[in-house]
Amino acid sequence: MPELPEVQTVVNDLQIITGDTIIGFWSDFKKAIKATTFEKKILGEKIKHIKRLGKNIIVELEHRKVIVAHLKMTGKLILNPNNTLAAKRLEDRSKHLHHIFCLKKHGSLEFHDIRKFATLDLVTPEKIIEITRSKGLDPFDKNFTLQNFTDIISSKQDKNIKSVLMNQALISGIGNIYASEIPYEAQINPLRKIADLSKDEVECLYKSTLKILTKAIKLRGTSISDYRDAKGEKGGFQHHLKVYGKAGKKCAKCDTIIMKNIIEQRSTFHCPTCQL
DNA sequence: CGTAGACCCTGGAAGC
DNA sequence: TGCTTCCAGGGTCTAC
Repeated sequence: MPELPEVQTVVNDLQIITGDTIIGFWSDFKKAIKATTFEKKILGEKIKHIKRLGKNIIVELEHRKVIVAHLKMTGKLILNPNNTLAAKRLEDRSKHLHHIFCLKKHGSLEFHDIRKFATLDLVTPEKIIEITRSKGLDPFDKNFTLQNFTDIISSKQDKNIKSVLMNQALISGIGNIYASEIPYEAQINPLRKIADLSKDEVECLYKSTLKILTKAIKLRGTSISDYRDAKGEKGGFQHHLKVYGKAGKKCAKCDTIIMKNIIEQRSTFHCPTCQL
């Protein structure tokens, strides 16, 4: 599932279409598109800038128009050098290909989504500022310092580490996979309350957050099942997962059986020996 | 205000 | 083999 490293990888891959123009659009699942008359508004618009905002993909167009895409669980944005809007190709398209942006120079930008949770929207620059304000601090923002990280998590003393790391209003971009992997790296039990952490442990969690996310970006994300980058290829971090999805298996470090707990309806994994 | 739970969806795995 | 049930899960919305 696309989290910060996966979305960043896609955004990096998409930089090539900056400066291109949207000349066509097709969709067979309009329910995913929040804006009205989306197609009409984006046709003929030039792509000025593409960036990540939390787990959102932001595509700035001309004329104060901004596309916001969220991949949710199984969304994929894939660049196809061919124009898949051509009628014949469209007929034998993939079952899960739901939206296509036809570009002037770079073929098509295809939006695939198996579970149909992903969304598309068209908003104003002001709305982007509003969304930015509603999101927590991004781990790769210059303001993501140890002091700010400490202040942020300290606001939720009675919450456990895992749910705080995953809370988008506090820290932006961490999802269920990395919210298990980061505490493992820090060797801290994800079920522990924030109030219970020592200053050193908070620092360790801070460093582990940056270390794990940086490594995951370097390896172009985690492909457990459906995630693919904009070239349609898998990432590499799934080979480096230590606890996520490994309940019942042995910890690579100590052979203890990895445990699974449900925290706020989400699976959470940890090694009861390594993570105290 | 905070939070628990339902909901949106499909494919794959597990159970029978 | 083939059917049914369960599970995965980010974000939004509703109910308490």
